[in-house]
Amino acid sequence: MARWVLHVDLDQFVAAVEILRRPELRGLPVVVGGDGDPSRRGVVSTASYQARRYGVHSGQPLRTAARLCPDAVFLPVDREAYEAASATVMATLRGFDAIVQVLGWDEAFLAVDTDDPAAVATEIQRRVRAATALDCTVGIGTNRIQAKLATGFGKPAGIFTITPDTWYGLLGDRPPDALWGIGAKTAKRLAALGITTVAGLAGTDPGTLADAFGPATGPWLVRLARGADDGTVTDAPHVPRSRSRETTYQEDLADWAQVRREVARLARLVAADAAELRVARVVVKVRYAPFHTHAHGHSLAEPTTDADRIETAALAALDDFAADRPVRLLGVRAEFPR
DNA sequence: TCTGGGGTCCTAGGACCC
DNA sequence: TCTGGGGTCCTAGGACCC
Repeated sequence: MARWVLHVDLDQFVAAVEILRRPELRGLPVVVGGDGDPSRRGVVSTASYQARRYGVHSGQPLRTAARLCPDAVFLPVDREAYEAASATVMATLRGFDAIVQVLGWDEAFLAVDTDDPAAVATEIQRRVRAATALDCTVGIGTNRIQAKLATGFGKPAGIFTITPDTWYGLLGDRPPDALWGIGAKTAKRLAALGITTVAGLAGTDPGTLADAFGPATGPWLVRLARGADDGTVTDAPHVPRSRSRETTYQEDLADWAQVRREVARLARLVAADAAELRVARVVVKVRYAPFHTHAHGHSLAEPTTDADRIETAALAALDDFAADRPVRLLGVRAEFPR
């Protein structure tokens, strides 16, 4: 038997969960994001496929989505509902004889020893649908990168396989940002070097890219373009590196006394989230109007779970900022010892 | 009518040390 | 006026992902 990697990705997950509990929305353009009021600050979390036809997509400002698709149904984000649905899906996946690595609410890798990965994929879709009435797409590969990219070809509700034999035929002519881990910024820097395709990136000398992107990132970009994966699917428990809370205010804060009160409030929320985890460092993020973002940190003399000390550290970090401009967003992040 | 919230990892540059 | 060369640690920022 061979080792295969399956990437399971729920289709339009957040919108699908909303439609499940409001069946009258099925077939309509549905946009989930922010507090559900498209006239306020916020972005699209997930748009249903019907809404996507109008150009609505994740990360887009809600106001823009409302302009593109005025008839869409706008709904507020309900994290608890999605976490509950996600937990059911992941429990279903753990029922397979596989190593299961969860990647957020709506994705997981499964490492499976089988001679018929497509049959396993079909059974995954069947069981997930039976447990939750949600559809998922399954990508199949010999490693995580192939499987993850395969999912994109299988959407929605399909099954698609990428192997080393088919990698370049499917992806070689695509731009580098088709890959998982290369975004717009890196694609632009690659283009400046004359690298505009996955195949072109795969054929580039890793040392050349090390000079341009750093000793780890440069060679990694080339391996990525070759469809090679350094890691393996793991079910090791996730060890959190940080916990954070941040808020974009509907109206910019001009009063610095209020800014201090808000940072103290966020610090207490973070301390409560961190619970028994000891905090080694507290970082405050300030996004000034219009959108200039900075962060300053304060390391604690010794790691602590004490909310008073976490709040004091946050306010000390805040003192490193200039209190001279209106503030759009405040955030507090607690970092745990490495 | 601009641009969420919650994460992770990597890099560059300065401080500091021998 | 001339300013070594590593190594490590810390901090801020960038990039990416869901």
